[in-house]
Amino acid sequence: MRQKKKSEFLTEVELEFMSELWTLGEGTVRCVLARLAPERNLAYTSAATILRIMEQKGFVTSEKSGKTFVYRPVLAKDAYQSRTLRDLSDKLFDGTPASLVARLVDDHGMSEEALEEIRALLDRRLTDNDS
Amino acid sequence: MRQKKKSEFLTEVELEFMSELWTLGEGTVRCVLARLAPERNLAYTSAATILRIMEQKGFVTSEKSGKTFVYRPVLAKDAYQSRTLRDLSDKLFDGTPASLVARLVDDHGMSEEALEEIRALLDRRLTDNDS
DNA sequence: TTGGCCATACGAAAACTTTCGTATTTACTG
DNA sequence: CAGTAAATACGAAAGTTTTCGTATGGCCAA
Repeated sequence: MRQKKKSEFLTEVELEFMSELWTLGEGTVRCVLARLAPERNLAYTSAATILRIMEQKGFVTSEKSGKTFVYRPVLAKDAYQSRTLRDLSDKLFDGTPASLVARLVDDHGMSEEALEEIRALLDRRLTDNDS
Repeated sequence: MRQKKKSEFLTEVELEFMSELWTLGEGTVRCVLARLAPERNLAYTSAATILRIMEQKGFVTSEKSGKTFVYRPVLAKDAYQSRTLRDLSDKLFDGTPASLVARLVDDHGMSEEALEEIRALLDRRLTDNDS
Protein backbone atom coordinates (compact mmCIF):
# COMPACT_ATOMS: atom_id res chain seq x y z
CA MET A 1 0.00 0.00 0.00
CA ARG A 2 1.22 3.44 -0.85
CA GLN A 3 1.49 5.84 2.01
CA LYS A 4 -0.80 8.82 2.37
CA LYS A 5 0.86 12.00 1.19
CA LYS A 6 -0.24 14.43 3.91
CA SER A 7 1.17 17.41 2.08
CA GLU A 8 1.70 20.60 4.00
CA PHE A 9 0.72 22.57 0.93
CA LEU A 10 -2.63 23.70 -0.36
CA THR A 11 -3.94 22.43 -3.66
CA GLU A 12 -4.94 24.84 -6.37
CA VAL A 13 -8.54 25.14 -5.26
CA GLU A 14 -7.67 25.13 -1.60
CA LEU A 15 -5.39 28.10 -2.15
CA GLU A 16 -8.18 29.85 -3.97
CA PHE A 17 -10.42 29.41 -0.94
CA MET A 18 -7.75 30.15 1.61
CA SER A 19 -6.96 33.41 -0.12
CA GLU A 20 -10.50 34.57 0.50
CA LEU A 21 -10.34 33.49 4.11
CA TRP A 22 -7.10 35.38 4.57
CA THR A 23 -8.76 38.48 3.18
CA LEU A 24 -11.94 38.04 5.19
CA GLY A 25 -10.31 36.82 8.35
CA GLU A 26 -13.04 34.23 8.55
CA GLY A 27 -16.10 33.23 6.60
CA THR A 28 -18.90 30.81 5.89
CA VAL A 29 -19.23 28.65 2.82
CA ARG A 30 -21.59 31.16 1.26
CA CYS A 31 -19.32 34.01 2.18
CA VAL A 32 -16.32 32.54 0.43
CA LEU A 33 -18.34 31.36 -2.53
CA ALA A 34 -19.70 34.87 -3.06
CA ARG A 35 -16.20 36.25 -3.41
CA LEU A 36 -15.18 33.96 -6.26
CA ALA A 37 -15.34 35.25 -9.81
CA PRO A 38 -18.92 35.08 -11.14
CA GLU A 39 -17.84 32.89 -14.06
CA ARG A 40 -16.43 30.42 -11.59
CA ASN A 41 -19.85 28.80 -11.23
CA LEU A 42 -19.03 26.45 -8.43
CA ALA A 43 -21.88 24.60 -6.75
CA TYR A 44 -22.55 25.39 -3.13
CA THR A 45 -22.01 21.80 -2.10
CA SER A 46 -18.66 21.78 -3.84
CA ALA A 47 -17.52 24.77 -1.85
CA ALA A 48 -18.77 23.14 1.35
CA THR A 49 -16.88 19.97 0.51
CA ILE A 50 -13.68 21.86 -0.17
CA LEU A 51 -13.82 23.66 3.16
CA ARG A 52 -14.64 20.43 4.99
CA ILE A 53 -11.63 18.76 3.43
CA MET A 54 -9.45 21.73 4.27
CA GLU A 55 -10.52 21.29 7.87
CA GLN A 56 -9.71 17.58 7.76
CA LYS A 57 -6.26 18.49 6.51
CA GLY A 58 -5.81 21.00 9.30
CA PHE A 59 -5.65 24.13 7.14
CA VAL A 60 -8.72 25.71 8.72
CA THR A 61 -10.81 25.36 11.85
CA SER A 62 -14.54 25.77 12.06
CA GLU A 63 -16.90 27.01 14.68
CA LYS A 64 -20.65 26.72 14.53
CA SER A 65 -22.52 29.98 14.59
CA GLY A 66 -26.23 29.23 14.66
CA LYS A 67 -26.66 26.49 12.12
CA THR A 68 -23.72 27.39 9.90
CA PHE A 69 -20.02 26.85 10.20
CA VAL A 70 -17.64 29.74 10.20
CA TYR A 71 -14.19 28.82 8.90
CA ARG A 72 -10.96 30.42 9.91
CA PRO A 73 -7.40 29.89 8.68
CA VAL A 74 -5.10 28.00 11.00
CA LEU A 75 -2.02 29.42 9.35
CA ALA A 76 -1.46 33.11 8.71
CA LYS A 77 -0.83 34.10 5.14
CA ASP A 78 2.67 35.28 6.05
CA ALA A 79 3.59 31.90 7.42
CA TYR A 80 2.25 30.09 4.41
CA GLN A 81 4.08 32.44 2.09
CA SER A 82 7.31 31.65 3.90
CA ARG A 83 6.69 27.95 3.73
CA THR A 84 5.98 28.13 0.04
CA LEU A 85 9.04 30.22 -0.73
CA ARG A 86 11.27 27.86 1.17
CA ASP A 87 9.89 24.95 -0.79
CA LEU A 88 10.22 26.72 -4.11
CA SER A 89 13.73 27.84 -3.29
CA ASP A 90 14.70 24.28 -2.46
CA LYS A 91 13.12 22.67 -5.48
CA LEU A 92 13.79 25.16 -8.24
CA PHE A 93 16.56 27.51 -7.06
CA ASP A 94 19.17 25.19 -5.63
CA GLY A 95 18.27 26.21 -2.11
CA THR A 96 19.66 29.69 -2.61
CA PRO A 97 16.96 32.32 -2.16
CA ALA A 98 19.29 34.93 -3.62
CA SER A 99 19.05 33.28 -7.01
CA LEU A 100 15.30 33.40 -6.71
CA VAL A 101 15.37 37.13 -6.21
CA ALA A 102 17.90 37.47 -8.98
CA ARG A 103 15.58 35.72 -11.38
CA LEU A 104 12.69 37.90 -10.31
CA VAL A 105 14.65 41.08 -10.75
CA ASP A 106 16.16 40.03 -14.06
CA ASP A 107 12.74 39.32 -15.41
CA HIS A 108 11.07 41.80 -17.62
CA GLY A 109 7.69 43.01 -16.55
CA MET A 110 8.71 44.38 -13.19
CA SER A 111 8.06 48.06 -12.89
CA GLU A 112 10.85 50.39 -11.89
CA GLU A 113 8.83 51.36 -8.85
CA ALA A 114 8.72 47.76 -7.77
CA LEU A 115 12.48 47.49 -8.16
CA GLU A 116 12.99 50.66 -6.13
CA GLU A 117 10.68 49.32 -3.50
CA ILE A 118 12.67 46.15 -3.20
CA ARG A 119 15.93 48.02 -3.00
CA ALA A 120 14.55 50.22 -0.26
CA LEU A 121 13.51 47.08 1.56
CA LEU A 122 16.98 45.64 1.28
CA ASP A 123 18.58 48.88 2.38
CA ARG A 124 16.42 48.99 5.45
CA ARG A 125 17.22 45.41 6.20
CA LEU A 126 20.96 45.88 5.75
CA THR A 127 21.23 49.02 7.84
CA ASP A 128 19.25 47.28 10.57
CA ASN A 129 21.74 44.46 10.63
CA ASP A 130 24.73 46.78 10.48
CA SER A 131 23.90 48.46 13.77
CA MET B 1 -17.20 16.58 -19.65
CA ARG B 2 -14.46 18.46 -17.94
CA GLN B 3 -11.82 19.95 -20.15
CA LYS B 4 -8.26 18.73 -20.17
CA LYS B 5 -6.13 20.83 -17.88
CA LYS B 6 -3.03 21.22 -20.05
CA SER B 7 -1.11 22.88 -17.25
CA GLU B 8 2.02 24.75 -18.17
CA PHE B 9 3.59 23.58 -14.92
CA LEU B 10 5.51 20.47 -14.06
CA THR B 11 4.13 18.06 -11.50
CA GLU B 12 6.21 17.11 -8.49
CA VAL B 13 7.86 14.14 -10.14
CA GLU B 14 8.25 15.87 -13.46
CA LEU B 15 10.15 18.68 -11.76
CA GLU B 16 12.36 16.12 -10.10
CA PHE B 17 13.25 14.70 -13.49
CA MET B 18 13.52 18.03 -15.24
CA SER B 19 15.95 19.25 -12.62
CA GLU B 20 18.31 16.45 -13.56
CA LEU B 21 17.92 17.22 -17.23
CA TRP B 22 18.69 20.86 -16.60
CA THR B 23 21.85 19.85 -14.79
CA LEU B 24 22.87 17.30 -17.39
CA GLY B 25 21.77 19.29 -20.40
CA GLU B 26 20.32 16.07 -21.75
CA GLY B 27 20.06 12.47 -20.69
CA THR B 28 18.63 9.02 -21.16
CA VAL B 29 16.16 7.31 -18.86
CA ARG B 30 18.97 5.43 -17.17
CA CYS B 31 21.03 8.57 -16.89
CA VAL B 32 18.34 10.49 -15.06
CA LEU B 33 17.39 7.52 -12.92
CA ALA B 34 20.98 7.13 -11.79
CA ARG B 35 21.02 10.65 -10.44
CA LEU B 36 18.04 10.22 -8.14
CA ALA B 37 18.62 9.53 -4.48
CA PRO B 38 19.42 5.84 -3.92
CA GLU B 39 16.49 5.47 -1.52
CA ARG B 40 14.20 6.70 -4.24
CA ASN B 41 13.91 3.18 -5.61
CA LEU B 42 11.98 3.98 -8.72
CA ALA B 43 11.53 1.26 -11.31
CA TYR B 44 13.17 1.79 -14.67
CA THR B 45 9.87 1.53 -16.47
CA SER B 46 8.39 4.18 -14.21
CA ALA B 47 11.14 6.58 -15.12
CA ALA B 48 10.65 5.80 -18.80
CA THR B 49 6.93 6.44 -18.47
CA ILE B 50 7.49 9.76 -16.75
CA LEU B 51 9.81 10.98 -19.48
CA ARG B 52 7.46 9.78 -22.19
CA ILE B 53 4.60 11.70 -20.59
CA MET B 54 6.77 14.76 -20.24
CA GLU B 55 7.40 14.58 -23.95
CA GLN B 56 3.67 14.25 -24.66
CA LYS B 57 3.15 17.37 -22.60
CA GLY B 58 5.82 19.21 -24.50
CA PHE B 59 8.26 19.69 -21.64
CA VAL B 60 11.04 17.69 -23.30
CA THR B 61 11.99 16.46 -26.73
CA SER B 62 13.67 13.18 -27.53
CA GLU B 63 16.10 12.01 -30.11
CA LYS B 64 17.07 8.43 -30.72
CA SER B 65 20.70 7.64 -30.28
CA GLY B 66 21.31 4.01 -31.15
CA LYS B 67 18.45 2.20 -29.53
CA THR B 68 17.83 4.60 -26.69
CA PHE B 69 16.12 7.95 -26.43
CA VAL B 70 18.01 10.98 -25.28
CA TYR B 71 15.79 13.56 -23.67
CA ARG B 72 16.37 17.27 -23.64
CA PRO B 73 14.47 20.09 -21.96
CA VAL B 74 12.39 22.28 -24.23
CA LEU B 75 12.35 25.09 -21.72
CA ALA B 76 15.47 26.51 -20.09
CA LYS B 77 15.52 26.46 -16.33
CA ASP B 78 15.61 30.25 -16.28
CA ALA B 79 12.43 30.50 -18.26
CA TYR B 80 10.66 27.98 -16.07
CA GLN B 81 11.81 29.77 -12.95
CA SER B 82 10.33 33.00 -14.30
CA ARG B 83 7.09 31.34 -15.18
CA THR B 84 6.82 29.81 -11.75
CA LEU B 85 7.60 33.04 -9.95
CA ARG B 86 5.03 34.92 -11.95
CA ASP B 87 2.44 32.34 -11.06
CA LEU B 88 3.36 32.33 -7.39
CA SER B 89 3.37 36.09 -7.25
CA ASP B 90 -0.09 36.19 -8.77
CA LYS B 91 -1.59 33.54 -6.58
CA LEU B 92 -0.01 34.16 -3.20
CA PHE B 93 1.47 37.66 -3.25
CA ASP B 94 -1.34 39.78 -4.72
CA GLY B 95 0.56 40.10 -7.97
CA THR B 96 3.23 42.28 -6.41
CA PRO B 97 6.64 40.65 -6.65
CA ALA B 98 7.99 43.18 -4.21
CA SER B 99 5.95 41.64 -1.43
CA LEU B 100 7.40 38.28 -2.35
CA VAL B 101 10.91 39.58 -1.90
CA ALA B 102 9.86 41.29 1.28
CA ARG B 103 8.66 38.01 2.73
CA LEU B 104 11.84 36.30 1.66
CA VAL B 105 14.26 38.77 3.17
CA ASP B 106 12.16 39.19 6.27
CA ASP B 107 12.32 35.63 7.47
CA HIS B 108 14.45 33.39 5.44
CA GLY B 109 17.66 33.99 7.33
CA MET B 110 19.45 35.12 4.23
CA SER B 111 23.08 35.85 4.72
CA GLU B 112 24.19 39.45 4.61
CA GLU B 113 26.35 38.66 1.61
CA ALA B 114 23.34 37.35 -0.23
CA LEU B 115 21.43 40.50 0.60
CA GLU B 116 24.30 42.68 -0.58
CA GLU B 117 24.52 40.65 -3.72
CA ILE B 118 20.89 41.22 -4.48
CA ARG B 119 21.14 44.91 -3.80
CA ALA B 120 24.09 45.20 -6.14
CA LEU B 121 22.04 43.43 -8.74
CA LEU B 122 19.20 45.85 -8.25
CA ASP B 123 21.48 48.84 -8.41
CA ARG B 124 22.93 47.65 -11.67
CA ARG B 125 19.48 47.06 -13.06
CA LEU B 126 18.17 50.43 -11.97
CA THR B 127 21.12 52.47 -13.30
CA ASP B 128 20.81 50.58 -16.58
CA ASN B 129 17.19 51.60 -16.88
CA ASP B 130 17.90 55.17 -15.87
CA SER B 131 20.30 55.79 -18.73
C1' DT C 1 -47.61 20.52 12.75
C1' DT C 2 -45.78 20.73 8.32
C1' DG C 3 -43.74 22.57 4.20
C1' DG C 4 -39.92 24.89 2.54
C1' DC C 5 -35.46 26.78 2.91
C1' DC C 6 -30.82 26.39 4.06
C1' DA C 7 -27.10 24.05 5.99
C1' DT C 8 -24.19 19.89 6.56
C1' DA C 9 -22.83 14.87 5.54
C1' DC C 10 -21.59 11.64 2.44
C1' DG C 11 -20.66 9.09 -1.63
C1' DA C 12 -19.29 8.89 -6.17
C1' DA C 13 -17.81 10.28 -10.82
C1' DA C 14 -14.20 12.21 -13.71
C1' DA C 15 -9.63 13.78 -14.41
C1' DC C 16 -4.89 13.67 -13.20
C1' DT C 17 -0.68 11.71 -11.01
C1' DT C 18 2.46 8.19 -9.82
C1' DT C 19 3.99 3.72 -10.17
C1' DC C 20 4.95 -0.71 -12.11
C1' DG C 21 4.22 -5.17 -14.73
C1' DT C 22 3.93 -7.32 -19.12
C1' DA C 23 4.65 -7.42 -23.89
C1' DT C 24 7.16 -6.04 -27.79
C1' DT C 25 11.04 -4.23 -30.28
C1' DT C 26 15.93 -3.55 -31.16
C1' DA C 27 20.78 -4.26 -31.36
C1' DC C 28 24.63 -6.99 -30.66
C1' DT C 29 27.13 -11.42 -30.33
C1' DG C 30 28.36 -16.12 -31.03
C1' DC D 1 20.38 -16.77 -37.92
C1' DA D 2 19.08 -17.38 -33.07
C1' DG D 3 19.57 -15.86 -28.28
C1' DT D 4 20.07 -12.51 -24.94
C1' DA D 5 20.15 -8.14 -22.80
C1' DA D 6 18.31 -3.71 -22.72
C1' DA D 7 15.05 -0.34 -24.35
C1' DT D 8 10.38 1.15 -25.53
C1' DA D 9 5.16 0.78 -25.62
C1' DC D 10 1.15 0.09 -23.35
C1' DG D 11 -2.21 -0.67 -19.97
C1' DA D 12 -3.71 -0.79 -15.45
C1' DA D 13 -3.89 -0.06 -10.45
C1' DA D 14 -3.88 3.05 -6.59
C1' DG D 15 -3.96 7.64 -4.82
C1' DT D 16 -5.28 12.55 -5.10
C1' DT D 17 -8.06 16.41 -6.68
C1' DT D 18 -12.17 18.61 -8.13
C1' DT D 19 -16.83 18.60 -8.64
C1' DC D 20 -21.62 17.71 -7.72
C1' DG D 21 -25.96 15.08 -6.51
C1' DT D 22 -28.66 13.13 -3.01
C1' DA D 23 -29.83 12.46 1.67
C1' DT D 24 -30.54 14.34 6.07
C1' DG D 25 -31.46 17.56 9.78
C1' DG D 26 -32.73 22.05 11.82
C1' DC D 27 -35.40 26.22 11.88
C1' DC D 28 -39.19 29.19 11.09
C1' DA D 29 -43.59 30.88 9.33
C1' DA D 30 -48.43 29.91 8.06
